[in-house]
Amino acid sequence: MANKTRSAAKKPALTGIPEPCCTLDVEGERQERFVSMCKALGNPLRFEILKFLLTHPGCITGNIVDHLPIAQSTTSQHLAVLREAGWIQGTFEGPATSYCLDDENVKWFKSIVGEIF
Amino acid sequence: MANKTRSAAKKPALTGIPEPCCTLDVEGERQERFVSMCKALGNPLRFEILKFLLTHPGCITGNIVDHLPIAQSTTSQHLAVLREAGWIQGTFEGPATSYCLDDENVKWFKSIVGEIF
DNA sequence: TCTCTTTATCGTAATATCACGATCATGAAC
DNA sequence: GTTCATGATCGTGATATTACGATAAAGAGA
Repeated sequence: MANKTRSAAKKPALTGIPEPCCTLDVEGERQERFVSMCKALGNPLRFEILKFLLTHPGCITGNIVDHLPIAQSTTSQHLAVLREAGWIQGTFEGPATSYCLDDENVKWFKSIVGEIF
Repeated sequence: MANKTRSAAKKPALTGIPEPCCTLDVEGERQERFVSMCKALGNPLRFEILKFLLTHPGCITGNIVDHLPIAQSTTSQHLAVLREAGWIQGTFEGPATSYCLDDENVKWFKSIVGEIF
């Protein structure tokens, strides 16, 4: 990373970027995946959904819709975001869809948080 | 939470919302704070900033600007988001601003992640 | 004081997100 | 097959986010 207008057109700062004091092995795809999970969680309603699924594993979309103050279509969108980020998994049960946390990805998220900070 | 159009106008679902299998003590202000921290982290550039500050504690804004492919004003905005979410703290060093992780809040975030899932 | 460096803030355009109702697709029950 | 329940998707408007350049504020040094 190093191409913008400001510093490219000016002389280097008196004090250049200091040496790193340590390293952090979160890069590329892992980083994208982590950021995407954070982004998905960074919405009050989606967090509420995740919380609900944590305490009500295997619930169907309708249960979640009943629990939230938003329309069915909006809820479905939020579920899609959580699904695509890897937080939850949906399985078809007849005409309904049953949702659970994606335990493996949740575990991965926790491990990254532990690793990072 | 229970006021939308769909389920309010229809008869209750055949299977009501099942009983919770467990509880989760993240509510109100704590929840808002956590979601806000997730949201702040859910942007690739802001995550990059946080990573940079982790490996380069005490850096000034200019160092971060040099490290990112975006304009100084945009970087400053992202720093403000991270500050307001509690991820970082800035201290004035003459005309510059030196940034560090807010260790206490970082610790709090980790503990919540550990508690939640 | 005047200038330079540094960074925050302002104004704004482009894009993304969020919310809704309406529609479509699918499986179950009759 | 027809109907109903369920939930995903489409089209849309409203709002929020992200990016930029320009400007302002404030300390350091001549």
